[in-house]
Amino acid sequence: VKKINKTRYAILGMLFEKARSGYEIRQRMLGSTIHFWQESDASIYPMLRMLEDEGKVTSRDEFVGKRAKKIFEITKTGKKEFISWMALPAEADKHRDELLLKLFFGASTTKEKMIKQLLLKLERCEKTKNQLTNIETDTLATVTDTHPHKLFWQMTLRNGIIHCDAEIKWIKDCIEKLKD
Amino acid sequence: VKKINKTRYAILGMLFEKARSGYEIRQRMLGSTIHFWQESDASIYPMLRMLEDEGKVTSRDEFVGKRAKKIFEITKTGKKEFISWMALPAEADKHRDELLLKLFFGASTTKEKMIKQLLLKLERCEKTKNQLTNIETDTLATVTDTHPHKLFWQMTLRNGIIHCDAEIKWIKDCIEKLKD
DNA sequence: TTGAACATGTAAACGGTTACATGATTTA
DNA sequence: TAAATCATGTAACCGTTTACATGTTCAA
Repeated sequence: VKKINKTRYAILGMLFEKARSGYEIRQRMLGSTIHFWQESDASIYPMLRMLEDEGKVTSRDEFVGKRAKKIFEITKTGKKEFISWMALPAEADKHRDELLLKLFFGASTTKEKMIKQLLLKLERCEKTKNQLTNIETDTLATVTDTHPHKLFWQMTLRNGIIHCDAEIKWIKDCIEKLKD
Repeated sequence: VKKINKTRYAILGMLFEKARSGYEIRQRMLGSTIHFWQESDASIYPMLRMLEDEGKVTSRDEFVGKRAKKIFEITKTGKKEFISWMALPAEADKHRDELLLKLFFGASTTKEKMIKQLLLKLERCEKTKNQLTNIETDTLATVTDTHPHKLFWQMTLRNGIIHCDAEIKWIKDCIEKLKD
């Protein structure tokens, strides 16, 4: 079973929304899919070139003053490929969590050190939750309810928030159990 | 900032618990850390050899009948390296979730197709939750409460279960929202 | 006797990140 | 005038997975 490259679909999806430059794709990801998907420059630019070679996207230069932007637009075949991918069952993600690995081996060190690790994670979770909540109340609120994307954007945001909540509660519970 | 190889610490941690063969390390991971950490054969065996070359582990052959097993034991320097890693702040994991990516782009396809995706994920979550619950009630119940590892094993299991619960609830909520 | 589980490894391919390289424009 | 941001790309490296390769032992 050959593993399929998902970077291409993340990019095609972003271009399905609207025509964008590589830079804009990255910015958009940072401001919307950051908690479940992100791509680096070194993935985006070569993939855009590859997609263009395959005829899945076309590009044109746009100028803002002297500064050039290469705007990419998805083609008919690009849309077709994207839509077929959308219908494919999503692969289960086997993610790695270093905190849980350390906690699993927690007996090999002191409880104080484990509490420190948990507190660091707690801080991060609360920060992430705030970010997501801000996107929900600021960015998402400006989108009209009839906008077809809105419902879906809200659902992915909610997903991030509920997992943060669950994690925060779990961390506090763990810390209490370690303090006895 | 050079990325550090975590496979070595996952293995050292397993050997810190007790001396094991490569195969046993893998089996142990499948039965305990599967929901947050896993390694393939092609990572484990070469890493064991590397650790042996570095003097972090030693090996001896053990025979069960004619079948040989290569049992690895962690050394003093191996323990030292592991302990210092344990004290290092755990890196934040940027994981990817293909379902969320598809859902984010949900407006480009039909609601029915998105519901199908969600139902598949629901099935998987419930299966995972059952697995974890079984480990908790079967395997973990046989460990005495005074066992230093028990508390930590329980906490990592709980983490898996609460995230499954949150995800299941979220999926059902999403499906309802898509059915109108 | 056949298939599952036990047991250990290697080679090649792939995906992704880090670091490097360059230059324009805007803001403090 | 210096720093931050906009903007696009390449090269090298590393970690991980897939596929391959081999052989034993036990249970149905």
